[in-house]
Amino acid sequence: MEISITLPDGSIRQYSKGVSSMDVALSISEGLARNVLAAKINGEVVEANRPILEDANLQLLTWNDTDGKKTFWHSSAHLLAEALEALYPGTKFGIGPPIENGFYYDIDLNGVPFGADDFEKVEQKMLELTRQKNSFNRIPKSKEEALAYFQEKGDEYKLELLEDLQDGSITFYQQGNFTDLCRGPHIPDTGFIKAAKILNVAGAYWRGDEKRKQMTRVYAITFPKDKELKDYLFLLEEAKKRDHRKLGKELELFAFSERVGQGLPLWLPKGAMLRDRLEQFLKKAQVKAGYSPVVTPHIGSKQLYVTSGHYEKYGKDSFQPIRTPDEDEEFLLKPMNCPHHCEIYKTKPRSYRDLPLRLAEFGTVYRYEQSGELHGLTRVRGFTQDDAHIFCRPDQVKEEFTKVIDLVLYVFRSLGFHDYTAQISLRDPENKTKYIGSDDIWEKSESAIIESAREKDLPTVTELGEAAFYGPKLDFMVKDALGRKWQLGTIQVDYNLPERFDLEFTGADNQKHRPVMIHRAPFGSMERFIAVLIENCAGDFPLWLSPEQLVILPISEKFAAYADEVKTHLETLDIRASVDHRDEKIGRKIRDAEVGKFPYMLIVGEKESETKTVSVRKHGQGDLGSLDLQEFTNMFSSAVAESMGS
RNA sequence: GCCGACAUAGCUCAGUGGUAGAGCACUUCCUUGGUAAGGAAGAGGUCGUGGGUUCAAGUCCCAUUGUUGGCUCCA
Repeated sequence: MEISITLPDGSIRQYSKGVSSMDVALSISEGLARNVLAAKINGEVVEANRPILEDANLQLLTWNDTDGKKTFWHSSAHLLAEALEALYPGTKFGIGPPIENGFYYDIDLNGVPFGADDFEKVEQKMLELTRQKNSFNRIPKSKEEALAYFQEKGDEYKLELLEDLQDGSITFYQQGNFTDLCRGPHIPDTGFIKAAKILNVAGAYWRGDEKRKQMTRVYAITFPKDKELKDYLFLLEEAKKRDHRKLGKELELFAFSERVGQGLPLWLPKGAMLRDRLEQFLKKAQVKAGYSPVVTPHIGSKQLYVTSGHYEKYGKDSFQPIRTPDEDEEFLLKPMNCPHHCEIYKTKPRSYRDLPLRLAEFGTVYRYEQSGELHGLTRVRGFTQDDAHIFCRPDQVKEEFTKVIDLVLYVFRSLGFHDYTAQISLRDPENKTKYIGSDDIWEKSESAIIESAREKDLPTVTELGEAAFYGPKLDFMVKDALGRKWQLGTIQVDYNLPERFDLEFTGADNQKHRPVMIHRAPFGSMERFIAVLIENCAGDFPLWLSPEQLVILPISEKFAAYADEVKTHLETLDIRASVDHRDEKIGRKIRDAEVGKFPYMLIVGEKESETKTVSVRKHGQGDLGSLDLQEFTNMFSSAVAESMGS
């Protein structure tokens, strides 16, 4: 009997019933067949040798398809497990999924130490097993058989996983001497794997629960070609060069001191300059957008946080209260600005005509983050939020939300962030009791967020159950040099605090109404934003932001006076310039300026000082030739404007 | 907080039980040089901190602080 197979290009081919994807690939070309890792039949990823029993849409998956890679790495996880079992008999296995780059396997080595020194041995074993070209065999099992197998093996983790599975849906996969509980699918055989690298080991709680046993998570990556592994490792090294912790030190932007304390960054002059430019930039945009700047203290009485509810929720895990000579008095370092802003709202009666009220503050807050969570500037214990709270009527939520999105997009555009995702965090529909506020108001605000995001055409992902307990939110996520995602801009709707602080406004109906509060921070925090900015631009800041926009390099000390004259002139035009007066040759000064990432270099010698010109060199681009000062400043100011994305 | 790794000069790093090293940076001198490293000399470290083992510890052991890869957390 014949069936029709529709390929992605729309072409339809006839095959006999029971044909496998691999057969189809072979019928197209042998070269293609050699690269087929798995297949997508009617949207479901399956083994390439799975018989196709009826008309179907077929996509052959190779290394170039995300699903092909995932299958390859999933199979590689089984290969890793096989190697580990061979080298460490008795190892128990948790789960071993593919991830964005590679895969991991959670293992329990029964206390046998496993570290970087052991990696090579495991890699060698993996490669040895690949040479056996063992096929991955799918073996359906009854639940009873499956339980018996892992009881015999003594693997309590797999037994626990089995408990959650339905009889009749259980499959084992076996390759070589290794058999694993697995839904599949897998690549045809281990021979496809040509290069393997164990990347690192880490502790990971079984089933992500910190109360349960900590397993050893082995991270690894494999490739179908040795060269691809080499390329990957090279890229990884390159990415590390953009690490904000490394560049922050090299460019003298910020530092940490053991004596000051963990997670408490010190901003050095150049970093502070940069940060100040960013603050001025946003303050200006916020004034235009109708925000009112406010200033509040760094501490607040404990009662403020009892009212807000934060004391109950976070009090124990925060910096502990500050005491005064009065025994009953306690103050907390502020972990957020919202309660203070609520009190500003309450300083006078508000009318519906006053809303929205947008209170903005660059507020420094302190949170006692778990020590293991601290990470450069992206996760610190003292940081400054570019915070604002918008108090508005319920019917204004959507419009305000949309305006905030516009502001965030303006910030991102001005700073060259093009690669971001907007994560919409909604409440868990299965567990509504975790959240406060009525269904009606949640539904309204969730749909307001979803609609605003859609209208603005944001690239979104939606996460159920990720909402804050007081309201849904939208976070702008940007990746760092190593691909880790960080939340930068955030917009959150809050029904809780207006309630707790008993905020009111008088409506057109002369009745009291509850305002809605929107928390928002386009940068998120100055610290994290600058960290991600450094990594995204690799330390080559947009010209408008660069702490040192240009350096003047006199050819010899004879031209020092002219260099200073140029500097003075540029400074009157608000150009941040310095002169390299060192007794070094010009080649050396240029090299140091290039390494120091100065956007522009002005070289001045005999010729320039006589003709009142400068020889312009741009970072990374080389010599641009000579210009007179006026021409240069014209060019420079248009370059500044261009760097702002205008 | 948990599992693992790491901590030596300002920076990057070498140093596997026998009196601390390199390159760069820094200081001084020579050199006044035209688009990515000129030359010479000098100074700089109680090897994160505290214990222990040893005739002897940067090196081995324990604790502690910090950093780091993950996990958990993230108002």
